[in-house]
Amino acid sequence: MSQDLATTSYALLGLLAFEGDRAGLTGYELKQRADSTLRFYWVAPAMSQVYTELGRLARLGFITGDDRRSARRTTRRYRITDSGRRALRRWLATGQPEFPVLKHPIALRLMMGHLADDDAMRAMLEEYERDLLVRRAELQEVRTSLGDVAAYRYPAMVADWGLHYYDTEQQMVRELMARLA
Amino acid sequence: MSQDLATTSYALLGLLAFEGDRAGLTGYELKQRADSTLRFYWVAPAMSQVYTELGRLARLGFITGDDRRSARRTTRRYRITDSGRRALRRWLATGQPEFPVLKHPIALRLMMGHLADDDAMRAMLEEYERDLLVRRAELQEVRTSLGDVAAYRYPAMVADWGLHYYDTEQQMVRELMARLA
DNA sequence: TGTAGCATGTAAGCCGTTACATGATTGA
DNA sequence: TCAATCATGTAACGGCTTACATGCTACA
Repeated sequence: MSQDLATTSYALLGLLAFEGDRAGLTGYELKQRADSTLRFYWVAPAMSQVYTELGRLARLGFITGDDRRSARRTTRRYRITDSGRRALRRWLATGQPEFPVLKHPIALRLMMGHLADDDAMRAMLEEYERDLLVRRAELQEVRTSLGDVAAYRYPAMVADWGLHYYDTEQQMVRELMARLA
Repeated sequence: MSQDLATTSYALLGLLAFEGDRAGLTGYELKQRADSTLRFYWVAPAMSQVYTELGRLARLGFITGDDRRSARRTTRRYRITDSGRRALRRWLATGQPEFPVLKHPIALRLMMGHLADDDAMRAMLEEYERDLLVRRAELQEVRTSLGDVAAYRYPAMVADWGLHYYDTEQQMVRELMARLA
């Protein structure tokens, strides 16, 4: 069963692939991983979608979920299967990736600056710069936690990529504010 | 009628706002504008969605469409109304913008590099660099066409922002390729 | 003892895409 | 005359979000 999945499915499957032979992740935990890493260069899917995707991936045999009963509660931990790992490899090898899509509300609004005033636009950019620094700090934490071990070589590269992006973005925001002053 | 519209609606309304008192745009033309400018920092909506949004905006009174009959064919040109301009100003002034979302399939795949090999990852980045240059050239054309006139001051800033982004992105891609070599 | 966080789902609905349908106009 | 481009829509459907629903567990 090959099946064409949406990219988000592969993204989540990819997160599970990093767990190796560990006990696996609950849907809740997977959502946390997505929030802390995936969100920087893909999306942070809603909780409900995480469960939907887990159901789909399990039906395809790409992951297995085993129930852990503890007195009164049952939680389910998912692990990637060999078939899932193959599917992920196939996806990586075939089909070339689309060009990135940037949804940039600040740039969009700046484009319409003639309907507002420079002060408002500058204030918007200032606010954006603050948010940018918060985001950067969060990503820096991720980067630090990855360290320099071989196992996390690729995620580390992606994190560095993101940090570089935030740095140059901040620099450009400053230039734009100067242009508005 | 205030109504909360999706950002894409405002984006298209914003494009119409640039037409000033000209004859207006057909849905087809609006789609072309979106493809050549909006796509760099928002999205390029499908043709069908452009018509859907046009219908919505017209129902709200934010735009008016007048029919041009020419022998056998009727085309409709839309112009922004005063009410539409007010709605756009209101949207710009209130409600602060969300943080940008980047959907970056190349970064996503690089994250899973341990499932492929460095050669494949490097090839992917090379391909991406080529695409990046094509995009950059397209945006440069837009930038050039905007010139340095006051009327296009803001779109010009946004275009410069985009060019800066593509430049730093290319630089980073080269660094990553070196790291993989 | 109460509240924040852990944990799992279903339902309704919006945004946006692809596929489908149709036809006019322009220029090689 | 034929193909590309202009031009306008509708239908089906997928992806994803928000809202709804439910209950456990740890800890202050």
